[in-house]
Amino acid sequence: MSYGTMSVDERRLLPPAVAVSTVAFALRPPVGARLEDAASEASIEAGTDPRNRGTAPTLWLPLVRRTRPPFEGRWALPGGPIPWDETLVDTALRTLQDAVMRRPGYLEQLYSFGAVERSAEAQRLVTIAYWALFGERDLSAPLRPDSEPSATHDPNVAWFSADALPKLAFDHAEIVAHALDRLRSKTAYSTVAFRFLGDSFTLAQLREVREAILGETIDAANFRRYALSQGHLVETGEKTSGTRHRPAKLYRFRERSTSPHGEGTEDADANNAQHTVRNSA
Amino acid sequence: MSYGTMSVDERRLLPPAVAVSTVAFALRPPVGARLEDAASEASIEAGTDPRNRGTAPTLWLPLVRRTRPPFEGRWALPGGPIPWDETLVDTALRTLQDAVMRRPGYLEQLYSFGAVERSAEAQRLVTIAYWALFGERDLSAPLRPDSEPSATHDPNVAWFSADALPKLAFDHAEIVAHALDRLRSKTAYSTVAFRFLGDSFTLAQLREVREAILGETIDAANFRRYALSQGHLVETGEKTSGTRHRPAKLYRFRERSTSPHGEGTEDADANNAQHTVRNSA
DNA sequence: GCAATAGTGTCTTTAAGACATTATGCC
DNA sequence: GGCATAATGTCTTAAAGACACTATTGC
Repeated sequence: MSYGTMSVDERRLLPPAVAVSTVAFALRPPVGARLEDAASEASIEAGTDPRNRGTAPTLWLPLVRRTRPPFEGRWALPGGPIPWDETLVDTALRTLQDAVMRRPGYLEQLYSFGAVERSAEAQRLVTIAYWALFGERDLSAPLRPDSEPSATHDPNVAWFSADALPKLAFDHAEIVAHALDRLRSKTAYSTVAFRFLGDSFTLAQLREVREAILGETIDAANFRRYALSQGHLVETGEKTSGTRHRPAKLYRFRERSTSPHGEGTEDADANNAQHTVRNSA
Repeated sequence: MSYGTMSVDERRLLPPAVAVSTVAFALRPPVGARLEDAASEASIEAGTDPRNRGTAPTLWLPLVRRTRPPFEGRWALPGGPIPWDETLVDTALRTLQDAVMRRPGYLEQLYSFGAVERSAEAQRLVTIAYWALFGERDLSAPLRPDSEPSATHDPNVAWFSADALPKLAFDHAEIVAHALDRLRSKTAYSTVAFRFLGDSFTLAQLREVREAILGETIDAANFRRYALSQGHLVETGEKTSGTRHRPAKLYRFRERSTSPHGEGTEDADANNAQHTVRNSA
């Protein structure tokens, strides 16, 4: 029996198909991106928004509108089927990049979802979910810069605040919730927070990232003591200026090579195949 | 083109198939199970072994010998393809149960593996790995008790010490390493260790479980203080006897309903779809 | 000087490691 | 009584929260 000529009922009985979906976080949408507000269903455009300078209070993520059944018209996570010759990670990267024209700075597998009722109409779908992170430097320039930068948006790709998501296709709402949990728990023991920021940053910015992710305020003095003790920060020697208060030192992130003395605290799941994604450009 | 009449080359170009594999740990092999030693390739039988009383110093896990290509003859993790109408968890449980005739007390998704070179010969295979845990009470009686309990072993199923595994099929060695990591890191913040033990146990037994998993000794006094402070232990009122030293109090495990006062420390990934598996019998 | 944030110092609480001391059942 | 382990207590150190205080810029 041929794949193409099957009826819907026959499709249901096939072995499950596999696809990859990715929850990609950023502290702000990229300049020029299409924004959507789930409540009003109105779309605006990023760029002149004052939130783009400084740290946004919420996390943003890109979604893709489905153009065919099942769940036609609904918003869904970027993703797609796995070609026979492509790594899971590569499929995640490629589909995400096709949607938002940018490469994330970080990518990590999240969880696999495969409940039988995922898609009642069609062939059963097992989804391997990834989560990704766009840092400040990843958001700057689109990979394929349009000659008219603000005009030709794909109307089926938009950025949403994680606080106000629309009704999602499949069980993608569950996947997003899972990704948020993972992001929150990872900030406790890993260095993901750094990846949201640019090459240099102040301690206040780093603290604000943590506050945005955790959703609670942190004592600035204690945070400073903790952050500096971790050994990941190097002073650049420069300071901020133009503020109407005391200027702050700028720091750079450095992967700690070996701990000064003693065992050193390993990443709680260092073997979980995390990926730092770098542009080849 | 029909599924059944494809050549090997044609199979390679198909969308990946999905399967489930499970790493199942126990502190000792079940009585009557077939044991294998990877080094000597000799198989013995569990039962009279003194290790079966008291806590074993290493972890054990069941493997299944493959009876067809690819990797024919190699040992592999219990598992199999996912039927269209079965949950991922259920597939993991069913295939594990078919292999070892017992239900694990705990099951949790581990990670999904899908490198392109996983199986060079046949259709590409994406494996969703689970890890499971057999507690003392799960090891006692086989689900389908043979009339001749020690005779009819499936020769293609055996238990191995995690320290001395044979060469495994596919990338299953990597999966086992992953599962060991997860088990170790989970004992730090969750209550998995309890699940290796029976209904009641002494603090020394609980400590020995942690020592076996972590591979290092723990100060008995400090461990006692910590364990009791977690609020998961209830005295049964009974004591051990027959030892030639001071008898120890017996404790029972209790899921902490709410913390006595304050927020309470959540499980670091409470939403990771863990499963407590109980027999319906 | 004032506003506002950067950065420092100190006190307290809590958790954990090291280790000495007492308790108890069995021989 | 002596052995072996259970159970308790004490001292020390490290980390983290609370919070007062000082420093430095722009206005």
